[in-house]
Amino acid sequence: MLHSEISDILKKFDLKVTPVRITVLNVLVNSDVALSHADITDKIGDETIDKVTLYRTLNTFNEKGIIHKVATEDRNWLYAIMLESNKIPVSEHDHAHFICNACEKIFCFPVSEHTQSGIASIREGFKVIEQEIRLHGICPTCQ
Amino acid sequence: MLHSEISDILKKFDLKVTPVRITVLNVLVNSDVALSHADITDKIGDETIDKVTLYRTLNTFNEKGIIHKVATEDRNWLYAIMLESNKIPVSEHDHAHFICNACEKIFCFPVSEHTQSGIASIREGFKVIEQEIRLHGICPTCQ
DNA sequence: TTGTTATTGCAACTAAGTTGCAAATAGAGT
DNA sequence: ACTCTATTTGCAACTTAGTTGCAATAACAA
Repeated sequence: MLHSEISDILKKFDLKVTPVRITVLNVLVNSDVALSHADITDKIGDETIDKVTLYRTLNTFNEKGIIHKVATEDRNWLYAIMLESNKIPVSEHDHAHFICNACEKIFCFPVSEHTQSGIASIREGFKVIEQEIRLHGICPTCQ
Repeated sequence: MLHSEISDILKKFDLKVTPVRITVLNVLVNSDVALSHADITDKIGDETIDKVTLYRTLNTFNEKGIIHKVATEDRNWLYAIMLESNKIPVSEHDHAHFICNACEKIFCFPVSEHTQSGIASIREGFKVIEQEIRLHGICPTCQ
């Protein structure tokens, strides 16, 4: 993805275009799996962004709906961008996370309305507003 | 639930019957929602169990399959017992967690085979072994 | 009752993430 | 291009959940 396209995403979400944001968003856009704070720090490498700034940047992206946060089994946050096929981020409330038992990568994708309605009726008296489905297993690469 | 019944659960899972385990298991058995380490400490009150011992007790229960751990959105662990109608714990791999947006309590219950199969076929190439469904909404008490 | 092994409690530690604040900078207006 | 102001960044210190190591204690089998 071009530098100017990254900038466009930031502008689209009313965020100032800064080197830190460009760098971080670029890492997220070029990953098909959810990344931790440490993963992102590693991928950035030499450019070294302050850890607090990185946390704040990721939270800003999350609040704006550019990315979303997933809590892992071992209590870390993972961050992943939600892109449509046209590479524009979409905020997505109902989605599934697939966690690979082998490589521990987390993949995410939207869930069909059909599947949702089946789950939503799970219990009387519980009003479901939003949901997340976590699937544990083996991803195509690790099979 | 009787003291002797709590002991029976521990014996059933090859665990020595100790005062700490009786106390902790009793709290978990008498709660219909998942509890945090802090919740359990509060409920125990005067008996004051060391925090490390409580963590270790909960992890032991989890490893034995008496209870299961849920990671919350705010990065805390919650612990909940899985009981069948006859009040004997069952290890349960596929279950749903309902998180109330108002009182923030977490409820858990098993999911039917029917609903599972619908989700499992979500993507080609991903082999699903285990799953968890998280539902966010309003519980009956808070409506 | 004794002995062995698992359990408990304490103190110190680790690691993820947050807060407060001063310095730097994006971008709007001129 | 220059200036101004609000936002963003970086640093140091802090918070909090959970862990490690180790010595004291207790369960339960013989």
